[in-house]
Amino acid sequence: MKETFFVEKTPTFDVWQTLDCGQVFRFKEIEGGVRICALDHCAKIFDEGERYRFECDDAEFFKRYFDFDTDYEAVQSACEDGGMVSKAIEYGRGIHILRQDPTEAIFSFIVSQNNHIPRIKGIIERMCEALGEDKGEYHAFPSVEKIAGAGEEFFASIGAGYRAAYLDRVAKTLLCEDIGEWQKLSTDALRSKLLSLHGIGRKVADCALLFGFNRFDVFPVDTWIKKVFEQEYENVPADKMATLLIQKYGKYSGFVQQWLFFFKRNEKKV
DNA sequence: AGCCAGGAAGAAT
DNA sequence: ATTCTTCATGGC
Repeated sequence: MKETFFVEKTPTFDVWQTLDCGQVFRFKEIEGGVRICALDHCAKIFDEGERYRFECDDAEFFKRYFDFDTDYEAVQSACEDGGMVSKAIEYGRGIHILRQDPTEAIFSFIVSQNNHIPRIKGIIERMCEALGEDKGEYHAFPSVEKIAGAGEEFFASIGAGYRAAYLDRVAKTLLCEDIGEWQKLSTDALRSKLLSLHGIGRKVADCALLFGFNRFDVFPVDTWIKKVFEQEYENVPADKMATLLIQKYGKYSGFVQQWLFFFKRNEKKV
């Protein structure tokens, strides 16, 4: 925690919205702020009223991670529809899409399938605790080698349920793959790669594409998005719905998905 | 094409 | 104290 930097508060950046919109699981409240771990880095973020104070081990890492280079005002303007999307933008205007590590995103979203966010956080925390490098105050996200070596039984023992077999099998497959090379592929080619992994379907593939590879021409369709569009797309299967929504929202589909997900999931709160 | 088990914990009743 | 829901997928 040697480096400190400040980020001015703007209408298009809110730390709580960014962390709590379901894209990331390794954060927790601490006294006066929040602690977020990503790959093998960790930051504590404090609200100072006019600005946020970031205390971290690598300022450059977190400046990139929080995606401060994207012009969210421009993206939001381009997505306004005067209707449902505009309402969702108004509610989640401060969301940034984090630039997560591809491997961490792949395993995190395997854990996320048909699961509650509080439980997802617990499983991933226990994974890091047991398999990730000890960094003192926290544990790093485990390497593919560590995950591949843990064994299916380990993942079952930390409460992963039937996802234990997926985690084990995907890790063993990825040992023979160079994920860095995957970055060069088109979104469709990359999705095909992800879908070839046992335990990754369209939903998890699109989450990995959006959060781990920063492809915005994807639209993960989960139970909340289904609720948003159940009248408009009656009896349309989730995979087909995803394809139709990408056609509808184009290159900013991923942003629209995040705003709608966050808006719908919090509908009953506040 | 459509159904269902896989696991467990928060939320709802 | 039960039952329902949850950022789904693979097998049949």
